[in-house]
Amino acid sequence: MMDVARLAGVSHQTVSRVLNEHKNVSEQTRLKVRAAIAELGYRPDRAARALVTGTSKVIGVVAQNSSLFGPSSMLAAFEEAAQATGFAVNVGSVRNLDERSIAEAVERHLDQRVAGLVVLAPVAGAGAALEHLPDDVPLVTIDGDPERASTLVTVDQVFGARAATEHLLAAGHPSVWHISGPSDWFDAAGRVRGWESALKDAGAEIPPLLSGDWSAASGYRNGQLLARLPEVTAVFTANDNIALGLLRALNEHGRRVPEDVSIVGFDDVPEAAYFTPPLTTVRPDFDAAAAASLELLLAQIESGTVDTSTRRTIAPALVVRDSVAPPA
Amino acid sequence: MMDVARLAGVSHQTVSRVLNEHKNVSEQTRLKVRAAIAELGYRPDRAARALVTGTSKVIGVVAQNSSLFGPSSMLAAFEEAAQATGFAVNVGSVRNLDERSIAEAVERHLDQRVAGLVVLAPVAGAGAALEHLPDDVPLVTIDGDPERASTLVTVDQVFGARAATEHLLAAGHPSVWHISGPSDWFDAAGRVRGWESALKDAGAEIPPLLSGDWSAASGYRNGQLLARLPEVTAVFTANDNIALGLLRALNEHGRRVPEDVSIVGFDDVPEAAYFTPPLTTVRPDFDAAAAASLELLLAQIESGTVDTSTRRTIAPALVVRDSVAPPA
DNA sequence: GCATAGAATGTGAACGATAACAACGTTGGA
DNA sequence: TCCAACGTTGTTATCGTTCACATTCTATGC
Repeated sequence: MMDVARLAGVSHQTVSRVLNEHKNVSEQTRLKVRAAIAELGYRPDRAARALVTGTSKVIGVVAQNSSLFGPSSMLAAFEEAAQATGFAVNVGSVRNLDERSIAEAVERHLDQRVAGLVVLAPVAGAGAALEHLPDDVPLVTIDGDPERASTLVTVDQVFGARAATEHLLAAGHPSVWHISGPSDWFDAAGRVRGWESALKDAGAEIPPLLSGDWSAASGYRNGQLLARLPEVTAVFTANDNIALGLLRALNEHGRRVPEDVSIVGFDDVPEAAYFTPPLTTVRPDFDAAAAASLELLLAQIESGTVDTSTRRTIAPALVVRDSVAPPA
Repeated sequence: MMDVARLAGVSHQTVSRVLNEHKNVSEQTRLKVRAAIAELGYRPDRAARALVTGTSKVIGVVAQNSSLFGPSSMLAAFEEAAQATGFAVNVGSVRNLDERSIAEAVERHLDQRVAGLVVLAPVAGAGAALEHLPDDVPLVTIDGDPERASTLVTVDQVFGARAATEHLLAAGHPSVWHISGPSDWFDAAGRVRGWESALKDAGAEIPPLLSGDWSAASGYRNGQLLARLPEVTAVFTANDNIALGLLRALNEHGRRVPEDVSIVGFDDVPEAAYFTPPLTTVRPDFDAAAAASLELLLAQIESGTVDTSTRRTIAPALVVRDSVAPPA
């Protein structure tokens, strides 16, 4: 920086002003400094800046290191959005979403003096790790515990599940079965609630809940049961993978989809359109959720205040394909 | 740090020594200092350390912001491995793997003074962005250009494709068709080479190459063609998603798998076991590749030298399920 | 008993930026 | 004409570490 100042014939402070786009720098010197910067190939040292300002243009993200479609899409969308605003994203991935792992990941981020923190904490128990956070660090939770007081962005699971269930009822099915996700996931719980409430509102019977774990394997297992029950004509699965396993089980038992059994999934994975048959499903808008999260986080970072109450909910949309038909 | 020193009754330099586990600190003072650190809840400032040492415990990763199974699994595996060694991972994701985007992402990382760089550059043209790198930054390329001189870790695509093709030939099929990935991906090109060489070595005829783009959609499109050709009895697809689309197309045309047509995929996505029928496929070992990459990178970081020639190849394994049978 | 090596600790400078304040020059109004 | 205000630039201190070097103390060998 001193070299740049010398070359441009100004003081280092003036160079700093140009760098930070301060006002009160004459156009003439600004140009001289920029020329010197270019000539020397100078680039500012972020560490030094972080040291004196006490903050950095880095956002820390805590997320589970999984290949589940929802969380990983969310993460990708957030990274992209953050990058567009000039913030770097530091991902501290954890293997399990238990309290200790999350607390450790948060510690690592605080060590790095991140400007703000985003936690993708879709399971119960994860939120406790955020209780003892220093109270001056901006935080946004995505898909976190709705009961806990914090800035929160969630996909509206209940709404999406209602849409799926109502779509099946509207096709003429007397009732709709459900294979859920893991019970400690808020997403899964919300989808169960939406399914139940849609059935209740329609005056339909509520069949027993079958529980899965997001995997195709769990869809297959539950499918082997469902395939033998002739009264099952419509199933809403907690995600598309479960639907895939269910499709295989029904196929093996000679029950055709959608002629004998109708199915609606959740997530709209890219392959859903190429299941046999193409799957009707619910598509969450990850980009919108990422944008909302970033907006709430930046608002805190810029204002220097910490917000613990704003909620933002993103409504998913039903994508109709060929896996739903009226009952025989 | 001064506060800790005062409380422990030592100098700030001694605190620094304890922190960095220097020798020549007596057990007694070490304990005093540790106690003071704990009591004050002190944590060292990474920015200050980075400023004076000129490096940080952060590894920069450049990767495409996609949900493709291969790259994203690779990324997840690498993050986990890096974390275990105390390095933070900073992901600079790019939307497209063109030269300019990659160069920008690399610039961002250099700004942050990363200790080393990992580039997941599976497509042709991406490597050019790394030509003008400052020559003192440790670099490992994953799935990059085999022609370009640099430290490189790759999954052995040729080997995997040979295994898949040979498995189909061994089942008695006179020849094997192939739906490839995008031609500018090294992975795709390697799989094509492996397929061709296996056919050639077996003295089998080499059918025309069909080209896809990793998506189920492209598998479906090509499948509509293949389904009408009675001589097609065996297909090796460049990945599992393509196989899924192909399955749907064959199904729609009344051709059964594996009775009429046998299929082998690549990737072993978690759902492959629940396709209808369960898919025989090739599984790359992402953890091994990640571990190898990290090892090569750390070797450079620790030694302070830059390596541009080491190659490491990871052999994938065939996973046999139910999508292959002898021809009718 | 004394020089000496080496272990344990302390002192001051340095890393590269920004913040706070001072100083200078120019403009405009009384 | 003079002073106030403001726009522009420079000077110095500071952030929290590590590095290089200085110092003190203890043990060892002759």
